[in-house]
Amino acid sequence: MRQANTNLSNTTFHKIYKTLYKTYGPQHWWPGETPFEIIIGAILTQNTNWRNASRAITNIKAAGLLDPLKLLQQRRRVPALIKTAGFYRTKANYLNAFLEYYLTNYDGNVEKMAQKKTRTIRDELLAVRGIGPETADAILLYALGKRSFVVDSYTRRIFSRHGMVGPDISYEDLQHEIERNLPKEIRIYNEFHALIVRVGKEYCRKNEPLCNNCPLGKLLPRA
DNA sequence: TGCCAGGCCGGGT
DNA sequence: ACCCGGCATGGC
Repeated sequence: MRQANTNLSNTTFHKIYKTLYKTYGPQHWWPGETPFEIIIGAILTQNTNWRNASRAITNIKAAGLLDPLKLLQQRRRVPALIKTAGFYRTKANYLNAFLEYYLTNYDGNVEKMAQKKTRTIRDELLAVRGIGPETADAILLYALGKRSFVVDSYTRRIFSRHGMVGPDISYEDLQHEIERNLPKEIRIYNEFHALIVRVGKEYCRKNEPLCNNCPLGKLLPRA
């Protein structure tokens, strides 16, 4: 038995989750209709406003290319289609890299991919050019239904401003710290990350000096 | 107008 | 093992 309260739904992390859930309610993430659409969105939204990424997906759909094989075959059209997502040449290459991996190893079949162990898939994804830890975890959690917590810039900012972790904590360390203090339920992992983004957009932007009205209470200036 | 957005890569130290 | 510049569009 490890420390008391570790998994007993009684930690600060879990209290924050409950506060956010009571404030905002369910967020219905990921905003995408199919696993493939979610994966594409996860790549397109890297360091980019979701709105801009979403437009790129709309363009891909309108072109009839929301399909792994079609998208790879028509890859020369992709940069123009995803221009609104920013970094569009880079992201077009990232999409190609994922598609080759996805088609080669799983025939573009998400069920087949989801059969493997979470850790195995995560390592494979991290080896794909353009997929880092956050994107890998977002794919695992929201497209494959695997229990892997998604850490993003808001997550680090919010928890460090609350003095719960250091501002320079590594991705994996923060992920473990959160997972260790949260009920091990996909539903909660799914909702918590979405809620963090929700509150972060409103109260915890990069140079936000103070967050007096944040539902989590007053935050310190600049973590 | 400048800063920010649901990161990641590659080269340098 | 870090550190940092580059990547790019659209909103406020």
